[in-house]
Amino acid sequence: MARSSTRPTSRDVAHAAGVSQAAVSLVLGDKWRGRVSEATAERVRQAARALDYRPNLAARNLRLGRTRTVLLVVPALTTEFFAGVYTGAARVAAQHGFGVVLYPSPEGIGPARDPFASAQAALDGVLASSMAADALTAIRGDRLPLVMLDSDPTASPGAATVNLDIADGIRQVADHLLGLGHRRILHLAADVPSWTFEARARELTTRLAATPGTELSTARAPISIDGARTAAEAALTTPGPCPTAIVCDDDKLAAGAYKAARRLGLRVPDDISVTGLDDLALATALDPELTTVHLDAELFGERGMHALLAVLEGNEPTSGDIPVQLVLRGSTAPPRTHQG
Amino acid sequence: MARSSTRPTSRDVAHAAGVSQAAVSLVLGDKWRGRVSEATAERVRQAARALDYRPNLAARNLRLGRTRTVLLVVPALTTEFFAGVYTGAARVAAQHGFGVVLYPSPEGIGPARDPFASAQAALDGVLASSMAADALTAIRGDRLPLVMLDSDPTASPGAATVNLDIADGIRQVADHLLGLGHRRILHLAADVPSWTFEARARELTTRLAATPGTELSTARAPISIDGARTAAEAALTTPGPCPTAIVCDDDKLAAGAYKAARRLGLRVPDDISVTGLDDLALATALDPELTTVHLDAELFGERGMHALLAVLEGNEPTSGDIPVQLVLRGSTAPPRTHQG
DNA sequence: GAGCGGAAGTTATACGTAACACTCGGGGCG
DNA sequence: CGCCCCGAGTGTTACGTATAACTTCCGCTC
Repeated sequence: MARSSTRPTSRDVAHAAGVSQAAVSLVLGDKWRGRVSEATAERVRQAARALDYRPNLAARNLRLGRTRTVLLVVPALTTEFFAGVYTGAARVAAQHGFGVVLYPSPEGIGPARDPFASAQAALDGVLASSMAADALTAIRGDRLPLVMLDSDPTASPGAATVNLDIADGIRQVADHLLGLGHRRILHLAADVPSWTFEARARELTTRLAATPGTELSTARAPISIDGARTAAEAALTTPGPCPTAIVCDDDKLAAGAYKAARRLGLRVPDDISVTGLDDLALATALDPELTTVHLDAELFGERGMHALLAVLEGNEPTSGDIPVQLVLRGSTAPPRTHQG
Repeated sequence: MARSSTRPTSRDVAHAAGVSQAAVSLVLGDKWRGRVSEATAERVRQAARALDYRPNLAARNLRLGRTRTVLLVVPALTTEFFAGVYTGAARVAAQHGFGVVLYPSPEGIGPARDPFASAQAALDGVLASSMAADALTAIRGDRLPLVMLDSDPTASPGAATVNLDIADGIRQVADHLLGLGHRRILHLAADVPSWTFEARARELTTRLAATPGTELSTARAPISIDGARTAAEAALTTPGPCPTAIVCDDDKLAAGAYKAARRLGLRVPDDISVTGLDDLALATALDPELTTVHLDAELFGERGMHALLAVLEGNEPTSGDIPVQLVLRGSTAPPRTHQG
């Protein structure tokens, strides 16, 4: 009789089924075709079920030298966006029998800045979103397979990269506003040192530069509604002609821009157009609803995880940016005729 | 010379330092006072650093029979609220050398409905938020220590429970609205079978019943802005006197209520007051800003993790609900005098 | 000078699993 | 008739760690 105080092991199952532990391992590991008879296999399965046997993961991981667990590193988990990324990544991982451990980046989690101290689990690989450089180097210290999300492809030579085609999203925004007739545009930029935000600024600048007679100004704000409101209010009250449209790096910043406009007595979109980027729930909660760039966060997470799993199997990850789509809602309109 | 192809083990460190593997384990495990000389200990530390040795977590977990990893089960990770819970829980866990694996509830993750299949990691305990009953029973199947978040204390006899005092929040909302003079109130309720939502309805009902002359109606909606808008619009256009205030189970529902009011030509708060619950970023993005009940999600996660760690150490978890606070903003005002 | 206790280690073992190497009997085939 | 192969298993080992049990040496006390 097996000791009931502790969890049953494969040896307990073997004893109950009258076979050796090795046979149990073969049957439960589905490696028994041609090695164990169907009758014996069934006896083993019955015994396992009767004892409610669950393999000891730690022992299996030690034996196999891999853990079927990967780490997902994301910036502090404040928005729905990364919740979506996680959901997509975890779904794909689960389909392949992998688990996902989350590490929201350095700020605010643990005393140890090392992701691997925080994630106690033994890991097979890492999926890392754009993040602080120190966490990145800590990760590279280990030799784990790494796939980067939303990062400068040229900056991580060793690692595969999966990106949203945000540059194209910015192009769509710029073309939309230019098409409506806007020429004086304010870029409300995230005050975060990250490749993805720098890329947005770069793309917007070059796109607007291609159309003569445009003026681009920039205001920087932390990614919070009130921070954005303050920055936008300051930018809109500087001397000189007022911009007719605000391009925001992010939907949260756009919400701040709405509040700034409201305080200044400007109406969206009649007096000023506003665009966002992300398409969070926030975007449709605003009045008027926000014209923004829809990012498919779950698809992003799925693609990232597929790439990582490919790397883990020694294959080449498929590349190619994920398309994004401008969603026209009520926050953009032609500018008022300013001199006619 | 150690093989450079594979990660160094404690034996490699021992060899490099000229000691036994046991000595390495003692030194690195900080159990060497009086067992190893300071000079030898330093030699071991040097060797470990030189080889960039990291202990094999799987082996340690197997040896020790515990993993310093716990599972956090949350409803599908769609809101900032559970991001906050995770952040708080992970912070406390990290401070105690624990890691946290996330399992967002059944919908949408994996083919296996079993949380333990998805979370590949071997676990020491579970912190589980209110969730679908099937996931719950799967968890109880294992004999892991369990702490419940935001759940019926009487329903899980074996497990400790950590709750936000949402009933008090609802009381504060009800008293605020009654104090303003509202008597016809619509409850926009989440259409989700969960203890926490049922408790809200119960509390609101009893609180209003204590004041004569009040009328409470209820509309149910899925937790999404558009779902809430539809439900609220239907409720507000039913024949009979229109409610003067809407109590929403959740800020997202409140955003839907705003949209419904706007479509019907009702102004918030002049024509109708609206309250939420959660205090998400959304609450201050709305115009007017939402009067809502502030929940401290991170504190909630911290308390939950503290309770679980206490259970794991064989101590009694501290109990007591976490206080919540009504935040007055611009979405509530006295009703228009309806018959004067 | 015998004995004892403590410092400074070492040796050996177990944790639970997966898989390699082996055994044993029977049947097909040359 | 001898050989080989195949089905159906079993015995054994190793993964890397933590720790209990043991050894050795030395200084002290009685």
